[in-house]
Amino acid sequence: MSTEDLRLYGLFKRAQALLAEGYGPALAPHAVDGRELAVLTQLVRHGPGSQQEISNRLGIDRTTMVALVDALTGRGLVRRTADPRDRRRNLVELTDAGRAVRAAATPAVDEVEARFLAPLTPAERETLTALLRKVVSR
Amino acid sequence: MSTEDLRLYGLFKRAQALLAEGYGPALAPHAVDGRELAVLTQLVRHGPGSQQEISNRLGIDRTTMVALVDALTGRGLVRRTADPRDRRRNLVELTDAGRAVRAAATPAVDEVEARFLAPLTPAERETLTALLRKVVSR
DNA sequence: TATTGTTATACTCTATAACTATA
DNA sequence: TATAGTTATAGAGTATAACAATA
Repeated sequence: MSTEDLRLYGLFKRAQALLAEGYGPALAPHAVDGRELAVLTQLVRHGPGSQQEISNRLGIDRTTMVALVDALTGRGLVRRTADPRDRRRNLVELTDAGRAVRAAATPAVDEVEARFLAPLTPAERETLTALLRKVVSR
Repeated sequence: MSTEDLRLYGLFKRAQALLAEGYGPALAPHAVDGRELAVLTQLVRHGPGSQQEISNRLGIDRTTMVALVDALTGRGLVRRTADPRDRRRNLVELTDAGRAVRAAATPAVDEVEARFLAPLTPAERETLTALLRKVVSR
Protein backbone atom coordinates (compact mmCIF):
# COMPACT_ATOMS: atom_id res chain seq x y z
CA MET A 1 0.00 0.00 0.00
CA SER A 2 1.19 3.48 -0.76
CA THR A 3 0.51 6.32 1.63
CA GLU A 4 0.01 9.25 -0.69
CA ASP A 5 -3.76 8.89 -0.67
CA LEU A 6 -3.98 8.93 3.11
CA ARG A 7 -4.89 11.96 5.11
CA LEU A 8 -3.94 12.48 8.72
CA TYR A 9 -6.49 10.02 10.03
CA GLY A 10 -5.36 7.34 7.60
CA LEU A 11 -1.75 7.84 8.58
CA PHE A 12 -2.57 7.35 12.25
CA LYS A 13 -4.65 4.31 11.47
CA ARG A 14 -1.86 2.78 9.44
CA ALA A 15 0.72 3.56 12.12
CA GLN A 16 -1.47 1.82 14.66
CA ALA A 17 -1.91 -1.19 12.39
CA LEU A 18 1.83 -1.51 11.82
CA LEU A 19 2.52 -1.36 15.54
CA ALA A 20 -0.25 -3.83 16.32
CA GLU A 21 1.25 -6.28 13.82
CA GLY A 22 4.48 -6.17 15.79
CA TYR A 23 2.89 -6.37 19.22
CA GLY A 24 1.19 -9.67 18.53
CA PRO A 25 4.23 -11.89 18.05
CA ALA A 26 6.33 -9.87 20.50
CA LEU A 27 3.87 -10.25 23.35
CA ALA A 28 2.60 -13.77 22.63
CA PRO A 29 5.37 -15.45 24.65
CA HIS A 30 4.48 -13.26 27.63
CA ALA A 31 0.76 -14.06 27.59
CA VAL A 32 -0.39 -10.45 27.72
CA ASP A 33 -1.67 -8.13 25.03
CA GLY A 34 -0.77 -4.49 24.61
CA ARG A 35 -3.65 -3.14 26.63
CA GLU A 36 -3.02 -5.52 29.49
CA LEU A 37 0.63 -4.56 29.55
CA ALA A 38 -0.39 -0.92 29.62
CA VAL A 39 -2.43 -1.61 32.75
CA LEU A 40 0.47 -3.38 34.44
CA THR A 41 2.88 -0.58 33.55
CA GLN A 42 0.49 2.03 34.79
CA LEU A 43 0.25 0.21 38.15
CA VAL A 44 4.04 0.14 38.41
CA ARG A 45 4.16 3.88 37.87
CA HIS A 46 1.27 5.02 40.04
CA GLY A 47 0.78 2.18 42.49
CA PRO A 48 -2.58 0.59 43.30
CA GLY A 49 -5.62 2.44 41.99
CA SER A 50 -9.32 2.09 41.40
CA GLN A 51 -10.52 0.65 38.11
CA GLN A 52 -11.80 4.05 37.20
CA GLU A 53 -8.46 5.72 37.77
CA ILE A 54 -6.78 3.16 35.54
CA SER A 55 -9.49 3.65 32.92
CA ASN A 56 -9.01 7.39 32.89
CA ARG A 57 -5.25 7.21 32.67
CA LEU A 58 -5.32 4.88 29.70
CA GLY A 59 -8.38 6.21 27.92
CA ILE A 60 -10.30 2.96 28.25
CA ASP A 61 -13.97 2.91 29.19
CA ARG A 62 -14.69 1.77 32.75
CA THR A 63 -17.06 -0.93 31.48
CA THR A 64 -14.27 -2.33 29.33
CA MET A 65 -11.90 -2.21 32.26
CA VAL A 66 -14.00 -4.74 34.16
CA ALA A 67 -13.22 -7.57 31.74
CA LEU A 68 -9.62 -6.44 31.44
CA VAL A 69 -9.05 -6.64 35.19
CA ASP A 70 -11.00 -9.92 35.26
CA ALA A 71 -8.57 -11.40 32.74
CA LEU A 72 -5.50 -10.14 34.57
CA THR A 73 -6.87 -11.40 37.88
CA GLY A 74 -7.61 -14.79 36.35
CA ARG A 75 -3.97 -15.12 35.39
CA GLY A 76 -2.81 -13.92 38.79
CA LEU A 77 -1.15 -10.75 37.46
CA VAL A 78 -3.20 -8.31 39.52
CA ARG A 79 -5.47 -8.60 42.52
CA ARG A 80 -8.56 -6.67 43.58
CA THR A 81 -8.71 -5.57 47.20
CA ALA A 82 -11.36 -3.51 48.94
CA ASP A 83 -10.52 0.13 49.47
CA PRO A 84 -10.87 0.64 53.25
CA ARG A 85 -11.60 4.36 52.78
CA ASP A 86 -14.40 3.90 50.24
CA ARG A 87 -16.09 0.55 50.01
CA ARG A 88 -17.51 1.25 46.57
CA ARG A 89 -14.05 1.08 45.05
CA ASN A 90 -11.72 -1.78 44.27
CA LEU A 91 -8.04 -1.17 44.62
CA VAL A 92 -6.29 -2.97 41.81
CA GLU A 93 -2.72 -3.86 42.65
CA LEU A 94 0.10 -5.81 41.04
CA THR A 95 1.06 -9.27 42.18
CA ASP A 96 4.66 -10.44 42.07
CA ALA A 97 3.76 -12.41 38.97
CA GLY A 98 2.34 -9.26 37.40
CA ARG A 99 5.50 -7.34 38.14
CA ALA A 100 7.57 -10.13 36.62
CA VAL A 101 5.47 -10.30 33.44
CA ARG A 102 5.60 -6.58 32.98
CA ALA A 103 9.40 -6.57 33.44
CA ALA A 104 9.82 -9.38 30.92
CA ALA A 105 7.41 -8.00 28.33
CA THR A 106 8.55 -4.39 28.33
CA PRO A 107 11.79 -4.94 26.39
CA ALA A 108 9.80 -6.84 23.78
CA VAL A 109 7.51 -3.90 23.06
CA ASP A 110 10.45 -1.50 23.25
CA GLU A 111 11.93 -3.45 20.40
CA VAL A 112 8.70 -3.36 18.41
CA GLU A 113 8.63 0.41 18.71
CA ALA A 114 12.29 0.64 17.77
CA ARG A 115 11.67 -1.40 14.65
CA PHE A 116 8.65 0.72 13.78
CA LEU A 117 10.70 3.92 14.14
CA ALA A 118 13.72 2.49 12.32
CA PRO A 119 13.11 4.49 9.09
CA LEU A 120 13.73 7.67 11.08
CA THR A 121 16.97 9.10 12.41
CA PRO A 122 17.29 9.14 16.20
CA ALA A 123 16.59 12.87 16.23
CA GLU A 124 13.50 12.39 14.08
CA ARG A 125 12.22 9.69 16.41
CA GLU A 126 12.40 12.07 19.34
CA THR A 127 10.71 14.79 17.35
CA LEU A 128 7.87 12.56 16.21
CA THR A 129 6.98 11.31 19.66
CA ALA A 130 7.35 14.77 21.19
CA LEU A 131 5.07 16.36 18.61
CA LEU A 132 2.58 13.53 18.97
CA ARG A 133 2.51 13.96 22.69
CA LYS A 134 2.09 17.71 22.33
CA VAL A 135 -0.78 17.56 19.88
CA VAL A 136 -2.59 14.85 21.80
CA SER A 137 -2.53 16.49 25.24
CA ARG A 138 -5.79 18.28 25.75
CA MET B 1 -6.88 12.21 30.37
CA SER B 2 -3.18 12.77 30.64
CA THR B 3 -0.84 11.30 28.07
CA GLU B 4 2.22 10.48 30.12
CA ASP B 5 1.18 6.85 30.61
CA LEU B 6 0.71 6.27 26.89
CA ARG B 7 3.28 4.59 24.71
CA LEU B 8 3.49 5.07 20.98
CA TYR B 9 0.47 2.90 20.24
CA GLY B 10 -1.63 4.75 22.78
CA LEU B 11 -0.63 8.10 21.32
CA PHE B 12 -1.73 7.01 17.84
CA LYS B 13 -4.94 5.63 19.19
CA ARG B 14 -5.69 8.86 20.99
CA ALA B 15 -4.83 10.95 17.95
CA GLN B 16 -7.22 8.88 15.87
CA ALA B 17 -9.94 9.23 18.48
CA LEU B 18 -9.54 13.02 18.62
CA LEU B 19 -9.72 13.30 14.84
CA ALA B 20 -12.71 10.96 14.66
CA GLU B 21 -14.54 13.14 17.18
CA GLY B 22 -14.10 16.06 14.83
CA TYR B 23 -14.98 14.22 11.65
CA GLY B 24 -18.43 13.22 12.85
CA PRO B 25 -20.00 16.68 13.19
CA ALA B 26 -17.96 18.10 10.30
CA LEU B 27 -19.11 15.47 7.83
CA ALA B 28 -22.67 14.98 9.05
CA PRO B 29 -24.08 17.82 6.87
CA HIS B 30 -22.45 16.21 3.82
CA ALA B 31 -23.90 12.74 4.40
CA VAL B 32 -20.60 10.89 4.07
CA ASP B 33 -18.24 9.47 6.66
CA GLY B 34 -14.47 9.71 6.61
CA ARG B 35 -13.90 6.44 4.83
CA GLU B 36 -16.45 7.22 2.16
CA LEU B 37 -14.87 10.60 1.55
CA ALA B 38 -11.50 8.89 1.25
CA VAL B 39 -12.92 6.70 -1.51
CA LEU B 40 -14.33 9.71 -3.37
CA THR B 41 -11.06 11.61 -3.06
CA GLN B 42 -9.08 8.66 -4.24
CA LEU B 43 -11.29 8.43 -7.34
CA VAL B 44 -10.73 12.11 -8.07
CA ARG B 45 -6.98 11.57 -7.94
CA HIS B 46 -6.65 8.31 -9.82
CA GLY B 47 -9.80 8.11 -11.90
CA PRO B 48 -12.06 5.06 -12.11
CA GLY B 49 -10.64 1.89 -10.63
CA SER B 50 -11.59 -1.60 -9.54
CA GLN B 51 -12.81 -2.17 -6.02
CA GLN B 52 -9.62 -4.01 -5.28
CA GLU B 53 -7.45 -1.10 -6.43
CA ILE B 54 -9.38 1.26 -4.19
CA SER B 55 -9.09 -1.20 -1.31
CA ASN B 56 -5.34 -1.47 -1.70
CA ARG B 57 -4.81 2.27 -1.94
CA LEU B 58 -6.75 2.96 1.24
CA GLY B 59 -5.78 -0.11 3.26
CA ILE B 60 -9.34 -1.38 3.47
CA ASP B 61 -10.18 -5.05 3.02
CA ARG B 62 -11.85 -5.90 -0.31
CA THR B 63 -14.75 -7.58 1.50
CA THR B 64 -15.34 -4.36 3.41
CA MET B 65 -15.16 -2.36 0.20
CA VAL B 66 -18.24 -4.14 -1.17
CA ALA B 67 -20.56 -2.58 1.41
CA LEU B 68 -18.79 0.75 1.15
CA VAL B 69 -19.32 0.96 -2.60
CA ASP B 70 -22.88 -0.33 -2.11
CA ALA B 71 -23.58 2.59 0.23
CA LEU B 72 -22.02 5.17 -2.09
CA THR B 73 -23.89 3.72 -5.06
CA GLY B 74 -27.14 3.81 -3.12
CA ARG B 75 -26.70 7.54 -2.61
CA GLY B 76 -25.73 8.10 -6.21
CA LEU B 77 -22.18 9.25 -5.43
CA VAL B 78 -20.41 6.56 -7.45
CA ARG B 79 -21.46 4.09 -10.11
CA ARG B 80 -20.27 0.58 -10.95
CA THR B 81 -19.64 -0.14 -14.61
CA ALA B 82 -18.31 -3.30 -16.20
CA ASP B 83 -14.64 -3.23 -17.18
CA PRO B 84 -14.64 -4.08 -20.91
CA ARG B 85 -11.07 -5.44 -20.70
CA ASP B 86 -11.71 -7.82 -17.79
CA ARG B 87 -15.26 -8.84 -17.06
CA ARG B 88 -14.44 -9.99 -13.54
CA ARG B 89 -13.85 -6.41 -12.45
CA ASN B 90 -16.12 -3.51 -11.70
CA LEU B 91 -14.91 -0.09 -12.56
CA VAL B 92 -16.03 2.28 -9.84
CA GLU B 93 -16.37 5.84 -11.03
CA LEU B 94 -17.55 9.12 -9.60
CA THR B 95 -20.89 10.63 -10.51
CA ASP B 96 -21.37 14.37 -10.72
CA ALA B 97 -23.11 14.18 -7.36
CA GLY B 98 -20.09 12.35 -5.94
CA ARG B 99 -17.75 15.01 -7.24
CA ALA B 100 -19.92 17.72 -5.72
CA VAL B 101 -20.09 16.02 -2.31
CA ARG B 102 -16.36 15.50 -2.25
CA ALA B 103 -15.74 19.14 -3.17
CA ALA B 104 -18.11 20.35 -0.46
CA ALA B 105 -16.89 18.01 2.26
CA THR B 106 -13.15 18.44 1.77
CA PRO B 107 -12.88 21.91 3.35
CA ALA B 108 -14.78 20.59 6.35
CA VAL B 109 -12.23 17.87 7.06
CA ASP B 110 -9.39 20.28 6.28
CA GLU B 111 -10.70 22.38 9.10
CA VAL B 112 -10.94 19.41 11.46
CA GLU B 113 -7.29 18.60 10.79
CA ALA B 114 -6.32 22.23 11.25
CA ARG B 115 -8.05 22.32 14.62
CA PHE B 116 -6.40 19.06 15.63
CA LEU B 117 -2.96 20.44 14.71
CA ALA B 118 -3.62 23.83 16.27
CA PRO B 119 -1.40 23.20 19.34
CA LEU B 120 1.60 23.00 17.00
CA THR B 121 3.41 25.77 15.16
CA PRO B 122 3.05 25.70 11.37
CA ALA B 123 6.58 24.29 11.07
CA GLU B 124 5.82 21.58 13.62
CA ARG B 125 2.68 20.63 11.72
CA GLU B 126 4.68 20.05 8.56
CA THR B 127 7.28 18.07 10.47
CA LEU B 128 4.75 15.84 12.17
CA THR B 129 2.95 14.86 8.99
CA ALA B 130 6.20 14.41 7.08
CA LEU B 131 7.67 12.13 9.75
CA LEU B 132 4.43 10.21 9.97
CA ARG B 133 4.39 9.69 6.25
CA LYS B 134 8.01 8.61 6.29
CA VAL B 135 7.66 6.08 9.07
CA VAL B 136 4.46 4.63 7.67
CA SER B 137 5.66 4.05 4.09
CA ARG B 138 6.77 0.47 3.80
C1' DT C 1 -5.06 -22.36 -11.40
C1' DA C 2 -5.61 -17.56 -10.00
C1' DT C 3 -8.34 -13.37 -9.43
C1' DT C 4 -12.66 -10.23 -8.66
C1' DG C 5 -16.58 -9.53 -6.50
C1' DT C 6 -19.71 -11.29 -3.28
C1' DT C 7 -21.97 -13.33 0.94
C1' DA C 8 -22.12 -15.28 5.45
C1' DT C 9 -20.04 -15.36 9.56
C1' DA C 10 -17.41 -14.35 13.57
C1' DC C 11 -14.42 -11.70 16.33
C1' DT C 12 -12.59 -7.51 18.66
C1' DC C 13 -13.22 -3.19 20.57
C1' DT C 14 -16.15 0.05 22.21
C1' DA C 15 -20.17 2.46 24.11
C1' DT C 16 -24.94 2.84 26.32
C1' DA C 17 -28.23 1.82 29.63
C1' DA C 18 -29.58 0.00 33.75
C1' DC C 19 -28.70 -2.28 38.12
C1' DT C 20 -26.34 -2.66 43.12
C1' DA C 21 -23.90 -1.03 46.79
C1' DT C 22 -22.10 2.44 48.73
C1' DA C 23 -21.22 7.54 49.67
C1' DT D 1 -28.16 12.61 44.62
C1' DA D 2 -23.87 11.01 42.90
C1' DT D 3 -20.20 7.55 42.19
C1' DA D 4 -17.75 2.66 41.49
C1' DG D 5 -18.28 -1.52 39.78
C1' DT D 6 -20.94 -4.62 37.15
C1' DT D 7 -23.84 -6.84 33.48
C1' DA D 8 -26.29 -7.17 29.21
C1' DT D 9 -26.47 -5.61 24.89
C1' DA D 10 -25.67 -3.49 20.60
C1' DG D 11 -22.95 -1.17 17.30
C1' DA D 12 -18.76 -0.30 14.61
C1' DG D 13 -14.98 -2.15 12.02
C1' DT D 14 -12.51 -5.90 10.56
C1' DA D 15 -11.11 -10.45 8.86
C1' DT D 16 -11.80 -15.44 7.21
C1' DA D 17 -13.75 -18.83 4.41
C1' DA D 18 -16.26 -20.21 0.66
C1' DC D 19 -18.61 -19.56 -3.79
C1' DA D 20 -19.61 -17.94 -8.83
C1' DA D 21 -17.92 -15.82 -12.78
C1' DT D 22 -14.13 -14.96 -15.39
C1' DA D 23 -9.23 -14.94 -16.67
